[in-house]
Amino acid sequence: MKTKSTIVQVAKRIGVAPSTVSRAFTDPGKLKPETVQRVMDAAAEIGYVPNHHARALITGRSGAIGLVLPDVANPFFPPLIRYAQLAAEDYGLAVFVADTAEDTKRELQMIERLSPQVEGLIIASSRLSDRVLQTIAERQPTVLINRDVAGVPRVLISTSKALEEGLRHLVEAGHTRIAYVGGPARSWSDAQRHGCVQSTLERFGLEPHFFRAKSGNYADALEVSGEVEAAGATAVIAFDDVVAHGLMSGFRAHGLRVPEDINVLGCDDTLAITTHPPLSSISLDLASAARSAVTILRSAGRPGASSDQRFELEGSLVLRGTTN
Amino acid sequence: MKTKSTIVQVAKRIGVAPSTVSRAFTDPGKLKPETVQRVMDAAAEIGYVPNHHARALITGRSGAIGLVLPDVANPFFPPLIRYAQLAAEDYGLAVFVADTAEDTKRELQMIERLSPQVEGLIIASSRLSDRVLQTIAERQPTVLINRDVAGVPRVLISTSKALEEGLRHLVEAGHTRIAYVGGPARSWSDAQRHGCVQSTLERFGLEPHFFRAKSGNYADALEVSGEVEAAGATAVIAFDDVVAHGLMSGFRAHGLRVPEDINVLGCDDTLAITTHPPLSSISLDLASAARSAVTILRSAGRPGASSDQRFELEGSLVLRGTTN
DNA sequence: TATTGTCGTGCAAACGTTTGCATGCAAGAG
DNA sequence: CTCTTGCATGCAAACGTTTGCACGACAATA
Repeated sequence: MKTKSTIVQVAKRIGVAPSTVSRAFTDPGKLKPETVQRVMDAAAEIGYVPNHHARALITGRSGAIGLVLPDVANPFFPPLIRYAQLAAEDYGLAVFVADTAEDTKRELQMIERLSPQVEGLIIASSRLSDRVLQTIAERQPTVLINRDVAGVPRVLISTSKALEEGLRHLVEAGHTRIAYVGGPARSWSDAQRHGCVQSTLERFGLEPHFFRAKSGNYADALEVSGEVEAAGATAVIAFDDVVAHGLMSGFRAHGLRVPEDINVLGCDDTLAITTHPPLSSISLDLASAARSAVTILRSAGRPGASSDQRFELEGSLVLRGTTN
Repeated sequence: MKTKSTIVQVAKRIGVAPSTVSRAFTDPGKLKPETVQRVMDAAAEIGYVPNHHARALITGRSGAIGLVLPDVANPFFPPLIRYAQLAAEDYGLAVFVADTAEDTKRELQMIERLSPQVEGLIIASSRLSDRVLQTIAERQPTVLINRDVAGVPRVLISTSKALEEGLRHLVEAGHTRIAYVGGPARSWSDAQRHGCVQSTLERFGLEPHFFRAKSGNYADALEVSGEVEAAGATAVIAFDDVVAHGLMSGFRAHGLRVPEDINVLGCDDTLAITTHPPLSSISLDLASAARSAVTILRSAGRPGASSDQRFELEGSLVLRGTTN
């Protein structure tokens, strides 16, 4: 592990000022092409690589962003991590990932810890209050994912249109007792989906039946399946695919067949074809969402950036084997 | 977004030298308790928070580690991320996550990009060659997870004992045609499991049947299930739970019942009870693994650190509904 | 030929810390 | 009463960059 080489060593080597070496890396257009080449060669020879921290210290830009999310293990998030990282790469940014374990206290703590060492924060599915989020956003560039807070840039992955379409499909197929099984109480997505089911069903003159899988995990959904069944629902919309999966297992355990006895529509399309039968769901363009978030983050803090950007994109209905 | 406050502003405020403020934060024992208190109060008042980069510049420690892994979306890794982050937190370290998308080129690239800005690297399930990994480890503190390269610190999550136990169980239940369906070709875990199945079965005087799900994902496993069936296997060991899941779906599609017609044993226990029937698998202590990795990383680079640490921990067999 | 402009490069002052050394002071030892 | 010791703090030099300003050379214009 030999000692790191610096910009002045490179400079000495070819008899040039340190500032010239610096410029060769940060703004080559200012230099004679030949000089740039000489610098690059020398740098390569002695294995010079710019010191991130020195650079960050003087420019005030850390070259990193933070991605905070409630639960890495929830299949919704890993793709988000991947795409966010991919997008960040294009801007030369690295990504800190912080798992808050669905804990508000911890979320705040992680944000405060990350805050000073990143250029911006992407906060996905935050459980924090609007006020707190606004305060955070005032302090540094922030973009929210799936959380709609006025005045702070956000990208929302809406499922309203697709959900409406799915509901219409169910109603047309003759279903009249339709249930919605919600997820985490503080989740924006859950509120949105809940509201959509309610208003759409009312429009059809149907009364919605609401249930909730407290933590939105498989076990909770499994448990609540009995109630759904007891309510006599013939179709159920699940907060997300993992809830849908749990419900299906519960139904099967009780001898109900999907889709013959009860239809199931998931959301987020994280499980795709891995259930039996393959789960009908609502597919999300996470790649776009992540890319937008990073882009917005980049432009935030810049002069003339609107602080009230709201980027909404729609999921699309994918009918597979759990609906008829 | 008011301007950040610095150490000298805090110092001025209470008429003390900047170095004193610095010490209050880094080495309070050196100061009179009363002074420390005054510094802390003043810091809190003007909202001072130490600048990470300035600190990193002079100490040479960046306060971050990198975690590189082949695929965030593989359910094996999210828990690893969470636990690694938890362990890192205890040392005041933040975690960069890098997804290599199972691509060797990209893995190397990510490592080189991350390398200058972290204190150490945790590389999980690397697809790089031994030689390359050794070179990397020479340049900076590195610990490998599930990769056994001499001379570089590593934590191995072995499944040999549990696998042997599982095989014995199957054999005692009367199975004679037992198959192993492997995963990614360059994976250490796969090689280890393959070898274990081979030697154990030979010991029992049985001939193993080998197959492979190329990328180790659900779709590949689904596809290979036909071959396994055609070979007349009555029990199959899968590289991991997602392969097991794919196989089960394939079997079911062909009218085979699990476990009546064919037994299935997964590995890594990432799917737990979410399959039907609940998957027998081998459970891993990822929390310990992550914690060890971080701890080893911390001690590496320190004087007197052995460069050949090899930390091995065993998985444990969990019999559920897919074996009899 | 004198004047202005452009281009390529160097100089030196930051950026916000940490840390070895020096200093002053009070208390204990002789 | 002097001398030593140790503690609490201050001073100033780093750490490795970036960047505004200045400078000289040369070309273009007048």
